[in-house]
Amino acid sequence: MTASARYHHGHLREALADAAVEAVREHGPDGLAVRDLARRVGVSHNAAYRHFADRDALVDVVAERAMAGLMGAMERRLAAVEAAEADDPVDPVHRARRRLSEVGAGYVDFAVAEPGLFRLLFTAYPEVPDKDLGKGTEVGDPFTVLNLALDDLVAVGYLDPVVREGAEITCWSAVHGFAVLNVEGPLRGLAAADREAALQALLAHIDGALGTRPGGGPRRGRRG
Amino acid sequence: MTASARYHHGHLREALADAAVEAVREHGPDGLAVRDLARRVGVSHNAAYRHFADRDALVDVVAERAMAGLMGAMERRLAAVEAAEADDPVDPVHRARRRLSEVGAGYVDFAVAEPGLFRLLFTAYPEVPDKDLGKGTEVGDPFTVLNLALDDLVAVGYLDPVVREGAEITCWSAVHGFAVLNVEGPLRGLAAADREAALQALLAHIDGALGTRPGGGPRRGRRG
DNA sequence: GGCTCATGTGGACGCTGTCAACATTTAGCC
DNA sequence: GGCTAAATGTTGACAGCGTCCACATGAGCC
Repeated sequence: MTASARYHHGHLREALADAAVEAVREHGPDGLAVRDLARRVGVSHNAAYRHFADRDALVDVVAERAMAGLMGAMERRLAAVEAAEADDPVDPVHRARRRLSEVGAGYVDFAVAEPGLFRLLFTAYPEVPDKDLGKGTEVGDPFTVLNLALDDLVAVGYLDPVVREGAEITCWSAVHGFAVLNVEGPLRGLAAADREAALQALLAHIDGALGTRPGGGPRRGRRG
Repeated sequence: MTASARYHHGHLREALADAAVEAVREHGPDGLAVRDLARRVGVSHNAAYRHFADRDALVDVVAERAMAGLMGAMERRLAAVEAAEADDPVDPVHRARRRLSEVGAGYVDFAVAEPGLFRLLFTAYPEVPDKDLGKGTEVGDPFTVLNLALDDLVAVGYLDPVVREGAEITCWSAVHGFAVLNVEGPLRGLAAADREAALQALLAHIDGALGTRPGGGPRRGRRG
């Protein structure tokens, strides 16, 4: 290091990426300004353009980190239940239901903890192709995690295969909508306790929507 | 009109508002540039500042119109079923379930038809206070419409009062999340038919989540 | 007719992203 | 070790943005 303190920076690319993440965390997606990053890192404006094609390239890098953070939050939740279940095992159905809830809760965890990164992520999220997810992303795909949880619910017999159709979109929509409404929508400013209660209610509703009823076969009566 | 073709515009405020709406429709929230509006209307930059305190004030006006559009889309849906039911009446439960679905579908209708306005609306949406909604907004509040539909479901005996708790947030989250994912999220670019199918599945899931089961009393086993 | 106030204009400042030209430092090669 | 080429950082410029200020113009009122 210290090889020529000025001029050649050495780790400019990483430094810029770090600064970009910090800027977005502090001031949201619009807080990412190339010139400002250069200023923070102590380098001239335009230096960034030796490492990133344009602002969008910087956004992509931040989005990648945000995606990793989102995945981390979800996996942390899953790992926690896994650890808890090691002590006293529960029946597979309960376990599968629980895991789906935790996936959703982890998603919201991240959104609330890192609103800036979360918002940026969904202005730069890759389009999800018809079925083949999780192919490119090194870090894993939340959508894939969700699908696995749902498949599990089918496997243990809790979720009717007919109801399974489209359930991934329903679950994602519900949890994502909840996150968005709480982060940048009309539900922002909700007290933490109220938010938690509302989230638990939402997860219970989803659980109820997917659960097989003792009463009758798969109902899917959509309209008249 | 034509009173002094140049200089005094006469309807500058309305003209700017109209141009702002058009700009957002065409290029999204970021497409709203004060200077650009002035140019479009044929007036000098800065003229807008005689009628709007700042850019945000212009955003608020567009948000108001967007809200009206959203409400319109929902009410149009409701009016349509109302008309259809005039010919052959259905039982109250079916009717109430149908109305909830239409509310959600109208919401998505607007989001898909006017992505720019929809996106802007939810960066400037008023915070929803604990319970007393629909007080200020002249045009009505989507949240209130949703709550009425849910109360109706309780009244006709389809929705258990216990499950009713938090249902407004669950429904709003699900539909809003679906809209967001389709408008600016990873589900953008979904074919119209696929989107419609996914939406119907989502509405069916919600209907299933809220519906009373013949099997047992209100289950709300959330965890543990 | 003259005064006042609302409304529109022109110029400026600082911010942004991006391009082009220039400087310097590092690395490769003899 | 020294020369050259590529990588990296700097400076300057341009256009666009929001916003403030001073000024010009027009409309309405007395």
